[in-house]
Amino acid sequence: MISWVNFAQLLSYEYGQKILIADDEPDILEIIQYNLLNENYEVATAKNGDEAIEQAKRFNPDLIMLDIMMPGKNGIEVCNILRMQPAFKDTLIIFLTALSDEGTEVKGLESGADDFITKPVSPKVLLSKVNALFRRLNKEDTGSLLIGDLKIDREKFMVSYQGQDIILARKEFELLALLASKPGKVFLRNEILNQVWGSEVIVGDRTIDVHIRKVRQKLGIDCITTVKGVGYKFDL
Amino acid sequence: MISWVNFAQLLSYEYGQKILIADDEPDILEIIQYNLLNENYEVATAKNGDEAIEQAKRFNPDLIMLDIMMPGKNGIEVCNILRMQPAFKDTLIIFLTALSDEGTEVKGLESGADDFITKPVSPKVLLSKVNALFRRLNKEDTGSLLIGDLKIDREKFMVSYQGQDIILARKEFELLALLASKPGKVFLRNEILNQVWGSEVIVGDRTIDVHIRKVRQKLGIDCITTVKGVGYKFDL
DNA sequence: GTTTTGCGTTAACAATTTGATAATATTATA
DNA sequence: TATAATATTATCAAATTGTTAACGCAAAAC
Repeated sequence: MISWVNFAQLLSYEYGQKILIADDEPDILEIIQYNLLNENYEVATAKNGDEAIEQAKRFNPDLIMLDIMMPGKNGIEVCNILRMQPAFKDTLIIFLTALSDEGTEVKGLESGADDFITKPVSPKVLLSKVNALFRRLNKEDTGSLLIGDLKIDREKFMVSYQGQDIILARKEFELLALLASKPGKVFLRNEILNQVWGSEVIVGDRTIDVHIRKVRQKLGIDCITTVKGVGYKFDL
Repeated sequence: MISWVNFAQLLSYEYGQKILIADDEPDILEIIQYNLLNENYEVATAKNGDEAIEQAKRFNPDLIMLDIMMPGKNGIEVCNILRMQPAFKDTLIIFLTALSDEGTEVKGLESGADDFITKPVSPKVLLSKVNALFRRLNKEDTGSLLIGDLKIDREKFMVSYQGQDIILARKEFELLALLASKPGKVFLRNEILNQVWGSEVIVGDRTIDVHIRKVRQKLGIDCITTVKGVGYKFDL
């Protein structure tokens, strides 16, 4: 009988999520590993950047936790290298950072990280973040979104507002789908570029604006807000 | 843009957690409601699936308890419909089930439930589960600061006071977020410069004052105190 | 095989917002 | 009160975004 199993445990058990941790401090490595194993994740570890890259290729994890400061290649470098390879394009990456330094975080986001955890690591925060990321991952790509009168169907690639179908081009659709996936959340321009255009492609800054404009125009409703100097957010 | 959703969220933090119960048996509805009210939860009820969806949208609960077997739409269907909407992506959902039927439970978990309670309902079990779920939820809560009636959401890049949204420019927001991150602590002018402007940028001393002034003005409340010759601190 | 169509991108410029500073007034404190 | 520190205000330069039009390109239609 499966009753009283909590959702996160079932998910991690069912899907056998694999996590790679890279940190040069053995203590941290051990604490994190212990907590993740407890939640039925499969865990591999690495002591430096190069080892992390090797392990990533061999172990093919679903999520990678990278210490930013490591001997040899640092976390951001590792992230950049991995993101260049199609195999790790969709792999979740979390940075561990000692500082709550905003500059580092921005650099991290630019290199395509999905989240940050600041040291000292609280096991509870860690687990909740990991669980949240997996939950999001498992949900986002599938199914359809419904926000008020706006329907976004990721499978049929279609948008409708108050029953009226709206034809969006691919990039426009992905842009809208991304913003609408978390109403209210401000997506940085870099996040948008990474998610919609991919971390390898380099396009000018105006490109985003123009697509935003097209989406706004086609939707005909004011639901995308500009946060100047930061990014865009969706709010009906 | 004033967001209704955020207002509702703020309210829910202020007035305690909101719970929606959906069950077609009035007795059960009443028992559960009674127990939850006793623990200072805010409670709404629904007698069938469609009503549950309506109530969910209107009441915006933090937790929804769904009877699996209801006339019209059953609990699993309701759950699936709600989970499609980003607004309910993180809402806790508990199923009530009379059977300890394994198949049903798996289906429930697949549709994104967070837990199960088997009937007949034991008030003790019910409360402990509800409390546990909220404890977990509150720990997962990331980035959003709440100080009294003031809410600072780093992710949404938004500030609201008593439910009223306040538009801050980037530097203003970062300045406030920094000060509010440690209420009571006095931040030296140098600390502020390093955190908000970065250690490389050089700006005059008056610049800080001007930004402080703008924040004070926009907030409309006296929560930033000047410590002459030292710096500034936040205190509601 | 050619034409057409539509998408994604960029350039160029307009419009807007932001942030920094100077100049001046005000306040706190020795 | 004298003095240094901060508050206020207006102004301007810089940064950011909005808008339009045009171009290359690929897929679809002819």
